[in-house]
Amino acid sequence: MDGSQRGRARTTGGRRGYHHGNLKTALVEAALALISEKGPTGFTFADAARQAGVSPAAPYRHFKDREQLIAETARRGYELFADMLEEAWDAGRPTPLSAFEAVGRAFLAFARNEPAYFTAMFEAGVSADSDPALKAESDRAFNVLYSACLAIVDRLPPSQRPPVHMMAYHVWSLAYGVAALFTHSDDSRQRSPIQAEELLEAGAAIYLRGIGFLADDA
Amino acid sequence: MDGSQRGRARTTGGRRGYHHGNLKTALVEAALALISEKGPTGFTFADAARQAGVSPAAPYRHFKDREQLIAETARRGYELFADMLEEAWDAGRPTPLSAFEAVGRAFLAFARNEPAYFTAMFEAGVSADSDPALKAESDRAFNVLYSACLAIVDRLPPSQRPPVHMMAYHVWSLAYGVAALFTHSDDSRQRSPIQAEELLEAGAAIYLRGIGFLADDA
DNA sequence: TGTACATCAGTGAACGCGCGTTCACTGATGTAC
DNA sequence: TGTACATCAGTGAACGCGCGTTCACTGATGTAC
Repeated sequence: MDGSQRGRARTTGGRRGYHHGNLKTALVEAALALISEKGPTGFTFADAARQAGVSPAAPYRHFKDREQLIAETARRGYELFADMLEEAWDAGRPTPLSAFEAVGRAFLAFARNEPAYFTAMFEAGVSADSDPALKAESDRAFNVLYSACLAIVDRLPPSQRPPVHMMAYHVWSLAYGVAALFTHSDDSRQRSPIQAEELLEAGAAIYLRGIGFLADDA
Repeated sequence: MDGSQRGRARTTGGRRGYHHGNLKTALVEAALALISEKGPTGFTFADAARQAGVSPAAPYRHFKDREQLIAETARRGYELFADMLEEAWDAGRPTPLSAFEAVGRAFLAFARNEPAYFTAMFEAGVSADSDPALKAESDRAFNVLYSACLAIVDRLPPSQRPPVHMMAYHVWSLAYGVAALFTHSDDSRQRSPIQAEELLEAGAAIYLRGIGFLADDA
């Protein structure tokens, strides 16, 4: 409206003038928005720059290429994921079993509420090994599951304890499988929004009964 | 070598002359090869044409776009997948339990031996609902798991039978989770080639004990 | 058995477009004194 | 408190490239008679 105001706004759109100030984060957010919109395949480096309101050359100050932008997005996703799992686990309070179940719900909540992060982490073809920082966050998330399994196993008589690593892999696989298959809203097998949670909780209960943790009456 | 032989070979590379004769299949095979080589993102429609030894306009005779080529690839993948699961299930012979376990091994064998199909089916962003033929094959694969679960459940006393659909979803999720997480050879958590199979078999055993199918001594 | 003709399944040239990337540049920021 | 200067983080123009897609075409195939 005001003719004296130049095309490059000073404070609109998160810009603070010539320098963006927070471009790295803005590019990650752009990547998330574009993943939501068109899937992990459906955006380009130039797209992300455009969405962040910046020239196509600007991203090169922060990322070598598109791959690295997605890796950073995945890294932040794992960071948030690990935080949410840790919060749900809450050091096993009030009881290992209830905390264990809370972790399962948090796993699905993340997949449901942050589908773009979930996609970047698991479905965008980034290998966790490609970046140590990414691997570290991925490991931190996995370790929450490991701790939860350890606390459960510790309640069992020593003679019937399954290997904790194996159990953690089982739980991770089941939770991931349920999340990937029943949490994406465009899947016809998903009926109601609650189904995935019920499915995982029932599966976990059966599994725990299988290792002798839960009583046989249910 | 022979000067009279034109650049367009008559019988080399599967070509039979001016007409390819089997271009649709050749394009699917090209897609699989390119998926193996560069991942589901890393190839283009033109790439597939080139790999099939055909002009860039030729694929349009068979597919509307790249998306449709991938969908057809996924469809053939599910077709093969369903065949393999059915063969492994073998109508529940010799026993439901052994056939059930064979289905699990077949699931992982497919993921391991046909990673390109697996990727096209589960990790290329194709929704099963997009194409009825694709959905049909996907359902056929799922129904093998369903049948296997039904046969197991039938051996239980009526009072302790879990819902078969739920059980089938559990098995599908666990098998898919193990396959996706521990079957791709570029994953650091995968130690030996046998690990995924052991992991799934142990998980299935614990699950079956959880529903009361297997004895508690193990 | 031959022939004419319709249809099918390719060619290859052409186009516009947007992407990735580079480059010399410049405005903004931080800091030594 | 000011000033000079180095560094940082952007710009925007430019480029070559390959992709998707269209088009009139043509060689091969199938079939009616």
